[in-house]
Amino acid sequence: MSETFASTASKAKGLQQSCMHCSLSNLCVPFAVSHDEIERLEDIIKQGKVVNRGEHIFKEHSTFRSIFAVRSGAIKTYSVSENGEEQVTGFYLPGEIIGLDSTNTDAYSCSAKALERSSVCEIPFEQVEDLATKIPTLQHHFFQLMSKEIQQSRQLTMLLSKNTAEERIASLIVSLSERFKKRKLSNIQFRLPMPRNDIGSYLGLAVETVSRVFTRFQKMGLISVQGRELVIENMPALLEIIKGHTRCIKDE
Amino acid sequence: MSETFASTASKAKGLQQSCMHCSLSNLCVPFAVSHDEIERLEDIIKQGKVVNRGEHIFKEHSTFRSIFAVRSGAIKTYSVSENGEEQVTGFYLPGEIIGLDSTNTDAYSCSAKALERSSVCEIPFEQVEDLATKIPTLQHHFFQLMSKEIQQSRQLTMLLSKNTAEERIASLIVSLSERFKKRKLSNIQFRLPMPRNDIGSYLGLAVETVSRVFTRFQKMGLISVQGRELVIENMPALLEIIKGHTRCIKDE
DNA sequence: TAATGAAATTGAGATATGTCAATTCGGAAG
DNA sequence: CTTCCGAATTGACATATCTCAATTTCATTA
Repeated sequence: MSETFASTASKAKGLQQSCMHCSLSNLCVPFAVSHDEIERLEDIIKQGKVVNRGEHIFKEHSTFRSIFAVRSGAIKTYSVSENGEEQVTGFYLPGEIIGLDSTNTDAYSCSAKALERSSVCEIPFEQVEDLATKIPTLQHHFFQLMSKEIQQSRQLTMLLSKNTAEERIASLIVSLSERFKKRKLSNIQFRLPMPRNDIGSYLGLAVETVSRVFTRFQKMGLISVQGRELVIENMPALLEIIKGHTRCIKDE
Repeated sequence: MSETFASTASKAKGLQQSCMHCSLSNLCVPFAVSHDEIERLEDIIKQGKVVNRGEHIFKEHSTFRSIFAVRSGAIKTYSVSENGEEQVTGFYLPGEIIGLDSTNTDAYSCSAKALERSSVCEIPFEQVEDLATKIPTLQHHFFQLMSKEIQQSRQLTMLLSKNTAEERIASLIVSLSERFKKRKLSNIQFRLPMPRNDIGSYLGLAVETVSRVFTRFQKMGLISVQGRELVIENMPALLEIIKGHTRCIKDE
């Protein structure tokens, strides 16, 4: 029951799974790190922890120790404002890393919750810093990851500050599509990992608006949606909608 | 003419100015770095370059090499979308660092332009990376800087996605106030370094809306504005407006 | 299979903000 | 000091999106 396909597969090499054999390693611990170095990384990474839908990986204000790499499933991050409103700040798919925004504090600056049954690798950040001074490519990699995160957040900001509901939603759909593609999944047919609610919160729209845009897109023949199943029927037209605008949400 | 007060002051110790004696060093190269280490930093930093109002520090898409610390004045960063619209992504005051979002690419992901006569210190990023592997506190510092940048960008995103024009503008005013205070300047009376135009672009509002909110705030007795001169007349009320909302834009 | 509650959709009406247009203000240059 | 041009303000109107409310659909549990 607590066995994922991933942890099952790893049984052959002991309880620890290998980043080296993880299909996502090129996304989360990429290229320029040598085998030898990956082994040292593996020493500090706690791999393949499973979280069920709705469970937290970490909570806002709790003590910050680790960042997490998503191995399977989907995670959302969010903050809660004083009035109790939840605000979604990001969606994370396999190969992506959560918690980089908290490394400058003693506490997590947002909460992370599983949108579906997921598995994550825990990476204690202090040990990353130690290791990074010894492995320059690792240091470089983390600078890159963080820089990318800044850029993506900037792009989201730009998307929210100038674009219409249609543009925002088209942008999210295309972003998801590209990210699925990168993971060797279909980029024209996939399941939305998050409820409309969260889409609205993330894009700064009311749920009703999200819903209306989805049906409008469907009537226009751009997509087909039934619940969370989505098929992109006319990618060029979708791209046309976001053309000239802040293109991508998280397109790495 | 190309002499700033700062570069004049530094003449005593040669052409190079000293980070050690810079009043901003605790902001841009802080605390935990020892004197010895600061000296090594100074070797790679080109200090006190002057840029006049309207001049660029770097342009979007040009080759990325350095990040920059603002020493005096004020800088804005912006991107230009396909349709030629300029979108402001940030305002930077003395002690703050520009370009961290570009360290994952070969090109700057935005442009940086001086809002007024400013002076900046150029920090070649490759050399920072080299040095950071040798000075763990420096590495740590840069991780912190970048993480903070992510967080601030997130907060801006949240501000734009849920808050009204009044809340956004109150937030910006308070943010500027706090940042001036940190630099030992008055936090209740200061000059806005940017035109209304840029405020609107940054906050995702039409110029007209910015203008209207300013006059509304003035009528409510929250502030006095004449052109760019601003006096905060009722700080508690301003704070009340942004209470319960994503508080701060860049409050380090 | 039925029952229950949450999520999603759809409609109607309200509103904050954008757009367009007309002044007014303010600082730079002569 | 006057002229001039861009910046800022103000007004009137248009509209995208929100809010509130009513169903409908879907998924989970009994």
